[in-house]
Amino acid sequence: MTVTRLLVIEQDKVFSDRMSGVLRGQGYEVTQCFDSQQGLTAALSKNIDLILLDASLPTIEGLSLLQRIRISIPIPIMVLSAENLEQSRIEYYQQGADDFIAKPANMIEILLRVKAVLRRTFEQENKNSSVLDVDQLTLVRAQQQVMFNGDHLEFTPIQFRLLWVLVENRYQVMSKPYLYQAVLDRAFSRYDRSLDMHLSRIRKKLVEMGMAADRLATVHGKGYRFA
DNA sequence: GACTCAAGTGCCGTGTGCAA
DNA sequence: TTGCACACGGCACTTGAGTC
Repeated sequence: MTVTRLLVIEQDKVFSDRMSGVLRGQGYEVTQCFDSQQGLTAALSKNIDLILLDASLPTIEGLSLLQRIRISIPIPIMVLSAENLEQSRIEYYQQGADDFIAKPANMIEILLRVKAVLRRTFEQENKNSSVLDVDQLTLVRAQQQVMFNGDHLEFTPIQFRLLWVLVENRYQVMSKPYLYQAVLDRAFSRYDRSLDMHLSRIRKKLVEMGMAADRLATVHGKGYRFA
Protein backbone atom coordinates (compact mmCIF):
# COMPACT_ATOMS: atom_id res chain seq x y z
CA MET A 1 0.00 0.00 0.00
CA THR A 2 1.40 3.40 -1.01
CA VAL A 3 0.71 6.27 1.37
CA THR A 4 1.19 9.83 0.19
CA ARG A 5 3.31 11.74 2.71
CA LEU A 6 2.81 15.46 3.19
CA LEU A 7 4.93 17.89 5.17
CA VAL A 8 3.18 20.93 6.63
CA ILE A 9 5.59 23.71 7.64
CA GLU A 10 3.29 26.25 9.27
CA GLN A 11 3.95 28.42 12.32
CA ASP A 12 0.27 28.95 13.12
CA LYS A 13 -0.46 25.83 15.17
CA VAL A 14 -4.25 26.20 15.00
CA PHE A 15 -4.23 26.57 11.22
CA SER A 16 -1.67 23.77 10.87
CA ASP A 17 -3.76 21.41 13.01
CA ARG A 18 -6.93 22.19 11.06
CA MET A 19 -5.25 21.70 7.70
CA SER A 20 -3.47 18.52 8.79
CA GLY A 21 -6.70 17.12 10.18
CA VAL A 22 -8.46 17.62 6.85
CA LEU A 23 -5.57 16.04 4.95
CA ARG A 24 -5.30 13.07 7.32
CA GLY A 25 -9.02 12.58 6.88
CA GLN A 26 -8.33 11.99 3.19
CA GLY A 27 -5.78 9.28 3.95
CA TYR A 28 -2.59 11.33 3.69
CA GLU A 29 0.27 10.85 6.16
CA VAL A 30 1.01 14.33 7.50
CA THR A 31 4.13 15.54 9.32
CA GLN A 32 3.76 18.92 11.01
CA CYS A 33 6.62 21.35 11.64
CA PHE A 34 6.18 24.74 13.24
CA ASP A 35 9.45 26.48 12.40
CA SER A 36 11.68 26.69 9.35
CA GLN A 37 14.70 24.84 10.77
CA GLN A 38 12.58 21.92 11.88
CA GLY A 39 10.81 22.02 8.50
CA LEU A 40 14.04 22.03 6.52
CA THR A 41 15.36 19.06 8.49
CA ALA A 42 12.14 17.12 7.98
CA ALA A 43 12.01 17.96 4.27
CA LEU A 44 15.54 16.69 3.72
CA SER A 45 15.47 13.65 5.99
CA LYS A 46 11.98 12.23 5.46
CA ASN A 47 10.64 10.72 2.28
CA ILE A 48 8.07 13.44 1.50
CA ASP A 49 5.76 13.62 -1.54
CA LEU A 50 4.58 17.24 -1.18
CA ILE A 51 5.32 20.23 1.08
CA LEU A 52 2.84 22.89 2.22
CA LEU A 53 5.00 25.84 3.18
CA ASP A 54 4.00 28.88 5.20
CA ALA A 55 5.59 31.97 3.64
CA SER A 56 5.84 33.92 6.91
CA LEU A 57 8.08 31.68 8.99
CA PRO A 58 10.45 32.97 11.65
CA THR A 59 14.27 32.35 11.47
CA ILE A 60 14.40 31.44 7.78
CA GLU A 61 11.62 33.18 5.88
CA GLY A 62 9.49 31.26 3.36
CA LEU A 63 11.22 32.32 0.15
CA SER A 64 14.68 31.36 1.45
CA LEU A 65 13.41 28.07 2.78
CA LEU A 66 11.72 27.36 -0.56
CA GLN A 67 15.04 28.00 -2.36
CA ARG A 68 16.97 25.71 0.02
CA ILE A 69 14.48 22.86 -0.31
CA ARG A 70 14.15 23.29 -4.08
CA ILE A 71 17.94 23.05 -4.55
CA SER A 72 18.08 19.81 -2.54
CA ILE A 73 14.99 17.82 -3.49
CA PRO A 74 12.69 17.79 -6.55
CA ILE A 75 9.30 17.51 -4.85
CA PRO A 76 6.22 19.71 -5.30
CA ILE A 77 5.97 22.67 -2.92
CA MET A 78 2.80 24.66 -2.28
CA VAL A 79 3.21 28.07 -0.69
CA LEU A 80 0.62 29.50 1.71
CA SER A 81 0.84 33.21 2.25
CA ALA A 82 -1.21 36.00 3.78
CA GLU A 83 0.53 38.37 1.36
CA ASN A 84 -1.30 37.89 -1.92
CA LEU A 85 0.58 40.42 -4.04
CA GLU A 86 1.26 39.71 -7.68
CA GLN A 87 4.99 40.39 -7.32
CA SER A 88 5.42 38.04 -4.38
CA ARG A 89 3.45 35.30 -6.14
CA ILE A 90 5.72 35.65 -9.16
CA GLU A 91 8.80 35.47 -6.88
CA TYR A 92 7.62 32.25 -5.30
CA TYR A 93 6.86 30.68 -8.67
CA GLN A 94 10.26 31.84 -9.96
CA GLN A 95 11.92 30.12 -7.01
CA GLY A 96 10.17 26.85 -7.80
CA ALA A 97 6.82 26.90 -6.03
CA ASP A 98 4.29 24.60 -7.69
CA ASP A 99 1.24 26.38 -6.35
CA PHE A 100 0.38 29.48 -4.33
CA ILE A 101 -2.56 29.74 -1.93
CA ALA A 102 -3.58 33.02 -0.34
CA LYS A 103 -4.57 32.98 3.34
CA PRO A 104 -7.10 32.82 4.83
CA ALA A 105 -7.66 29.74 2.74
CA ASN A 106 -10.65 27.45 2.45
CA MET A 107 -9.78 23.90 3.62
CA ILE A 108 -11.65 22.29 0.74
CA GLU A 109 -9.75 24.44 -1.74
CA ILE A 110 -6.44 23.50 -0.10
CA LEU A 111 -7.36 19.83 -0.26
CA LEU A 112 -8.40 20.03 -3.92
CA ARG A 113 -5.26 21.91 -4.87
CA VAL A 114 -3.06 19.41 -3.02
CA LYS A 115 -4.76 16.67 -5.02
CA ALA A 116 -4.32 18.62 -8.25
CA VAL A 117 -0.59 19.18 -7.66
CA LEU A 118 -0.06 15.53 -6.70
CA ARG A 119 -2.02 14.44 -9.74
CA ARG A 120 0.10 16.59 -12.06
CA THR A 121 3.27 15.31 -10.42
CA PHE A 122 2.32 11.66 -10.53
CA GLU A 123 1.00 11.93 -14.08
CA GLN A 124 4.36 13.32 -15.13
CA GLU A 125 6.21 10.54 -13.31
CA ASN A 126 3.95 7.87 -14.77
CA LYS A 127 4.07 9.09 -18.37
CA ASN A 128 6.85 6.72 -19.29
CA SER A 129 6.29 3.95 -16.75
CA SER A 130 2.96 2.91 -18.15
CA VAL A 131 2.32 -0.56 -16.74
CA LEU A 132 0.40 -1.38 -13.57
CA ASP A 133 0.81 -4.93 -12.30
CA VAL A 134 -1.35 -5.88 -9.30
CA ASP A 135 -1.66 -9.58 -8.43
CA GLN A 136 -3.34 -11.26 -11.44
CA LEU A 137 -4.28 -7.90 -13.00
CA THR A 138 -2.06 -6.12 -15.53
CA LEU A 139 -2.80 -2.76 -17.16
CA VAL A 140 -0.73 -1.45 -20.08
CA ARG A 141 -1.44 2.21 -20.64
CA ALA A 142 0.12 2.54 -24.10
CA GLN A 143 -2.07 -0.18 -25.62
CA GLN A 144 -4.96 0.42 -23.18
CA GLN A 145 -4.70 -3.29 -22.52
CA VAL A 146 -6.10 -5.11 -19.52
CA MET A 147 -5.15 -8.69 -18.65
CA PHE A 148 -6.43 -10.84 -15.83
CA ASN A 149 -4.57 -14.09 -15.15
CA GLY A 150 -2.99 -13.64 -18.57
CA ASP A 151 -6.36 -13.40 -20.34
CA HIS A 152 -6.91 -10.29 -22.42
CA LEU A 153 -9.99 -8.15 -21.65
CA GLU A 154 -11.62 -5.55 -23.89
CA PHE A 155 -12.12 -2.16 -22.21
CA THR A 156 -13.37 1.12 -23.66
CA PRO A 157 -11.10 4.18 -23.21
CA ILE A 158 -13.18 5.52 -20.31
CA GLN A 159 -13.42 2.13 -18.62
CA PHE A 160 -9.65 1.76 -18.92
CA ARG A 161 -8.99 5.20 -17.45
CA LEU A 162 -11.33 4.54 -14.54
CA LEU A 163 -9.74 1.19 -13.76
CA TRP A 164 -6.27 2.70 -14.13
CA VAL A 165 -7.02 5.46 -11.57
CA LEU A 166 -8.47 2.97 -9.11
CA VAL A 167 -5.64 0.46 -9.45
CA GLU A 168 -3.04 3.22 -9.36
CA ASN A 169 -4.50 4.38 -6.03
CA ARG A 170 -5.00 0.88 -4.68
CA TYR A 171 -6.55 0.70 -1.16
CA GLN A 172 -7.46 4.41 -1.27
CA VAL A 173 -11.09 5.45 -1.46
CA MET A 174 -11.36 7.57 -4.60
CA SER A 175 -14.16 10.09 -4.28
CA LYS A 176 -16.71 10.44 -7.05
CA PRO A 177 -15.92 14.13 -7.70
CA TYR A 178 -12.25 13.20 -8.14
CA LEU A 179 -13.07 10.29 -10.46
CA TYR A 180 -15.42 12.42 -12.57
CA GLN A 181 -12.68 14.99 -13.05
CA ALA A 182 -9.89 12.46 -13.62
CA VAL A 183 -11.79 10.03 -15.85
CA LEU A 184 -14.64 11.93 -17.52
CA ASP A 185 -12.97 15.34 -17.36
CA ARG A 186 -16.05 17.08 -15.98
CA ALA A 187 -17.51 18.07 -12.64
CA PHE A 188 -19.45 15.59 -10.52
CA SER A 189 -23.19 15.94 -10.51
CA ARG A 190 -25.27 14.16 -7.90
CA TYR A 191 -27.77 12.80 -10.43
CA ASP A 192 -25.20 11.84 -13.06
CA ARG A 193 -24.95 8.04 -13.09
CA SER A 194 -22.38 7.69 -15.87
CA LEU A 195 -19.51 6.81 -13.56
CA ASP A 196 -21.59 4.18 -11.76
CA MET A 197 -22.37 2.62 -15.11
CA HIS A 198 -18.73 2.51 -16.19
CA LEU A 199 -17.70 1.02 -12.87
CA SER A 200 -20.49 -1.52 -13.04
CA ARG A 201 -19.29 -2.66 -16.46
CA ILE A 202 -15.66 -2.88 -15.33
CA ARG A 203 -16.69 -4.93 -12.30
CA LYS A 204 -18.81 -7.23 -14.44
CA LYS A 205 -15.96 -7.91 -16.87
CA LEU A 206 -13.42 -8.59 -14.10
CA VAL A 207 -15.80 -10.78 -12.11
CA GLU A 208 -16.56 -12.79 -15.26
CA MET A 209 -12.84 -13.44 -15.55
CA GLY A 210 -12.72 -14.72 -11.96
CA MET A 211 -11.87 -11.66 -9.85
CA ALA A 212 -13.62 -11.36 -6.47
CA ALA A 213 -16.36 -8.72 -6.77
CA ASP A 214 -15.45 -7.08 -3.45
CA ARG A 215 -12.00 -6.13 -4.72
CA LEU A 216 -13.67 -3.31 -6.62
CA ALA A 217 -15.59 -2.02 -3.64
CA THR A 218 -18.21 0.66 -3.33
CA VAL A 219 -17.67 2.82 -0.24
CA HIS A 220 -21.17 4.01 0.48
CA GLY A 221 -21.49 7.79 0.24
CA LYS A 222 -17.75 8.23 -0.38
CA GLY A 223 -16.63 6.62 -3.61
CA TYR A 224 -14.90 3.52 -4.89
CA ARG A 225 -11.81 1.57 -3.86
CA PHE A 226 -9.74 -1.12 -5.53
CA ALA A 227 -8.03 -3.58 -3.21
C1' DG B 1 -11.21 1.68 -62.25
C1' DA B 2 -11.41 5.72 -59.20
C1' DC B 3 -13.95 8.80 -56.65
C1' DT B 4 -17.97 10.78 -54.08
C1' DC B 5 -21.74 10.51 -51.15
C1' DA B 6 -25.78 8.74 -48.84
C1' DA B 7 -27.58 4.88 -46.19
C1' DG B 8 -26.79 1.23 -43.02
C1' DT B 9 -24.46 -0.67 -39.02
C1' DG B 10 -22.19 -1.12 -34.71
C1' DC B 11 -19.93 0.84 -30.78
C1' DC B 12 -19.66 3.99 -27.07
C1' DG B 13 -21.36 7.18 -23.73
C1' DT B 14 -25.27 9.01 -21.48
C1' DG B 15 -29.95 9.47 -19.40
C1' DT B 16 -33.86 7.47 -17.11
C1' DG B 17 -36.41 4.54 -14.23
C1' DC B 18 -36.80 0.87 -11.07
C1' DA B 19 -35.33 -2.40 -7.54
C1' DA B 20 -32.40 -3.42 -3.67
C1' DT C 1 -27.47 5.71 -2.32
C1' DT C 2 -26.18 2.34 -5.56
C1' DG C 3 -26.56 -1.28 -9.26
C1' DC C 4 -28.60 -2.52 -13.28
C1' DA C 5 -31.51 -2.82 -17.59
C1' DC C 6 -32.92 -0.45 -21.32
C1' DA C 7 -33.36 3.20 -24.72
C1' DC C 8 -31.40 6.83 -27.20
C1' DG C 9 -28.09 9.96 -29.61
C1' DG C 10 -23.56 10.78 -31.56
C1' DC C 11 -19.92 9.21 -34.07
C1' DA C 12 -16.94 6.40 -36.97
C1' DC C 13 -16.70 2.95 -40.17
C1' DT C 14 -18.47 0.10 -43.99
C1' DT C 15 -21.06 -0.71 -48.01
C1' DG C 16 -23.12 0.07 -52.30
C1' DA C 17 -25.02 3.01 -55.89
C1' DG C 18 -24.12 6.73 -58.97
C1' DT C 19 -20.98 9.56 -61.65
C1' DC C 20 -16.85 10.68 -64.18
